[in-house]
Amino acid sequence: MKLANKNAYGYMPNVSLSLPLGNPCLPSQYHSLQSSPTISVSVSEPHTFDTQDDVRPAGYYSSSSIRPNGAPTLESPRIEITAYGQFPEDEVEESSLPVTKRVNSIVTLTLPSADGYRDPSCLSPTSSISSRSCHSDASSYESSFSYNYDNSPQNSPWQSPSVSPKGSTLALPGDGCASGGSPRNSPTTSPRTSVTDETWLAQRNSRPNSPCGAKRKYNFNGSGAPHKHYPYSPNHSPGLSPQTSPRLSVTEETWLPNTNQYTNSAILAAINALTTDGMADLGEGIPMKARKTSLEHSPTVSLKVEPGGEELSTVQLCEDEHPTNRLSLKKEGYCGGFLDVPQHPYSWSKPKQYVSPSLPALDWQLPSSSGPYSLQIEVQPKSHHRAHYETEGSRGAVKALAGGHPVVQLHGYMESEPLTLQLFIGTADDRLLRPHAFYQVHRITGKTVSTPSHEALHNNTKVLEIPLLPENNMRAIIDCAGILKLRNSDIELRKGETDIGRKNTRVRMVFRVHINQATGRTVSLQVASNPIECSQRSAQELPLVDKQSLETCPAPGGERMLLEGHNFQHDSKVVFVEKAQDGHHLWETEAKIERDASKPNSLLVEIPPYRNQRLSTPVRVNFYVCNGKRKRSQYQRFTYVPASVPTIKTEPHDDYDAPLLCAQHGSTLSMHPKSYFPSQVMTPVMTSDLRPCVVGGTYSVSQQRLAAKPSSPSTSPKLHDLSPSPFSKCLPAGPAVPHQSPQSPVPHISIIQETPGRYQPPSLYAPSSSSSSSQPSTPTDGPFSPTMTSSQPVSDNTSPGAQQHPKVPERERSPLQEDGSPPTLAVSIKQEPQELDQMYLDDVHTLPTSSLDG
DNA sequence: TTCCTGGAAATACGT
DNA sequence: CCACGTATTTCCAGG
Repeated sequence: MKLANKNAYGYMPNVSLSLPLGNPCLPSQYHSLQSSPTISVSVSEPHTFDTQDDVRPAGYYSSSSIRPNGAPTLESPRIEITAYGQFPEDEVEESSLPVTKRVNSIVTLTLPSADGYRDPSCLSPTSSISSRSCHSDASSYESSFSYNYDNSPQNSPWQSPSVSPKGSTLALPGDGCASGGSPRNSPTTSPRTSVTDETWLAQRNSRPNSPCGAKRKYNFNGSGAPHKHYPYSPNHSPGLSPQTSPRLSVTEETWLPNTNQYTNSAILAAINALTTDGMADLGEGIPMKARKTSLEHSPTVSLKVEPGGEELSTVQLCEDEHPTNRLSLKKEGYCGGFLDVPQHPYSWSKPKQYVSPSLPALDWQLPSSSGPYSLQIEVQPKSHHRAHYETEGSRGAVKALAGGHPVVQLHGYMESEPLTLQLFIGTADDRLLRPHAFYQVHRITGKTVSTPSHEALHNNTKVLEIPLLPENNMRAIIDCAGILKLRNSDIELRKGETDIGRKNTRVRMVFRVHINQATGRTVSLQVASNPIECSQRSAQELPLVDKQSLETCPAPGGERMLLEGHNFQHDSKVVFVEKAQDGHHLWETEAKIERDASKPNSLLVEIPPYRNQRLSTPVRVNFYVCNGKRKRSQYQRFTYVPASVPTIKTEPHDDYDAPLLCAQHGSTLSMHPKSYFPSQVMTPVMTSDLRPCVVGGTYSVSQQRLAAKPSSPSTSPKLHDLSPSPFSKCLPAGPAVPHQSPQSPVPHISIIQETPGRYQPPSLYAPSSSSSSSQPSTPTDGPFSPTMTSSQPVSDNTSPGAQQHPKVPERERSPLQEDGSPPTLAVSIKQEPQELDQMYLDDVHTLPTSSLDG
């Protein structure tokens, strides 16, 4: 099937397609589309996107020239894909929207080399909405979903969705989706058994014991990934064969094909590719393997590009062709593997409602607030949630710390139309926020679930869509989201996947909302939760700090800090460390713990004196709780300030800086240690604070920009606002002030991510590249737009260009900065060093760069 | 009966 | 190649 389909789609290469888009509801369309996709692609000049006002919309993403991806807008000849029939709105919005959206209406790509595109193989894989190909039905669904999202402009579709959200939406889609991915989906109880097994089995062993024999090395650095992928992998051509993993194979791929993923990512990738890699990649990117795989898959999965997906497909195609693209793409698309499961084909119809337009790729960083809007996590999820495997039954929905469930609310939205809140599982490492390759959101249904939801796939990433209703104050209780763990071996085998699953057990719930504005622009906001530890073992053994009563202290120390968290033991140690930008340890000391006052959930520690009592500027350090050799909490931030000087927290703009930077810059950065956990509260503050502080710092760029951009033209203001205010606050107040709650979200994100960047040295990234590529692209952890950000560090660090592409660092930055004057602020977002880093480092050591080790 | 869990045995993986 | 320690996955059993 698939193959055939592909062939059919093969045209893709040609690029010219005319799509009947138009409908938000893709479902039906899809089919139709597939059969007769019509996408017209024209080669046009750059302006295409721009032309529209929408372009500006890109707002978040970009400043004018830069794209969301970070990739600069293409100037050179582009290939534009215009979907006809789509919603005008969409287009507009899209234009405004990041690339992805555009995709819907129009996609312009620069062609590095025509060839690249052309590769059918490439195309198919990615685009392939293969699902169809495979399962015409099921796949169609998924694909449709994806398409819907991607393609259809959110706006129109969604809103309507609101109406139906509950009922219909869930019903079909949900099941399908969920099931698809997970066993459930499959009719058969056990997911695997179903399609996957067969496929894989045939292909592989169901479980490859260890997929690659050689395994990977954990280090994200790239350690493992590379090997795995082998030839093809190099490129990561994610897109190619998401299928890589046997299991995933059909279903996934099919899904994968989701145009969506591709679209966004693809586009980005394409852009990137174009800009940077271009041809070369293509050649390589497409690597033999990839193709082969793709082929393989294709057969099964089929890459086809669906009509509906076409845009996407096109994009995808590009990606495929371009190695670089792939990289970026891979995550999304490829990931798909998990994605899963095609659901019932037919159910789609329902899904339609939800249709989401093409939105910014999931690995794009978006701000949490823009203009009047602010997306906030009112109630954070618990720091631990044991994810379930496909072989297991659901382990329930993620819960809140105090019982109940996480709550997300959109503030500042006065319209009467309901919106759709998107939820996906993102990474929680230092790098930019991106969909987590080893975890997928899992839709929970049942009598205990009060919130309707619907599953959709975006670039291989399951996205749970939840209605945000005005009658509920645009507030949603997230009691319908569980977390599915994918086997490391399956994911690591993916062609494009560079990340390793081992010890990569921390995730974040990422929420997004897309608000259509009268102007036609769509404002996309994103907020990430505090990190959630998903492994049984880690949850039982690793200490975890949820809150800390102090974030700063004068150099002499002596003050007491109460840590609240989990798995604290009587012999737990609290170690303060200071690392140089390069990760080398500059200082390390164990703090005194008041055992009598310590409990399993709390530790009372005495802040140790800083090594240098003559501080002229605040110095950021980290501390962690240690239960033993490999049982350490994530790094928590702490800032030592000059005796009389109030500390200002800022994020380390770049991760790099950390203390040093701070000092250097003068700004201090205090980090907010808690950031992670406390996230909500803290973050906001932090961020704001940070930014101000940061301003001078490098960081600023990323976030700020992001913020600014992201907010996008229209919204951007807010962002800016934020930044500014922060400053003021920061400076004056000193500590963080939580104010700007709305904004805070962003901060959150940033905060969380903080570590990553810096900790991971570039080298690291590189290794991780694949992942990174995928991730990396994400340039920004941050909330913001793709723009970038932080990425600098990241990008730089990261290795491979692939990822970087998306980032589009330079331009963006500049633009960003430009955009928001404030941007200069640099709010950088730090990524936290999440434990992962540490863990890896520790474990791995190997990583040369391990920043930590230093 | 299905869904949730908590536990823990099997496996894998790395050294 | 084996032993060991740790991490990941699969199973089991109870509510």
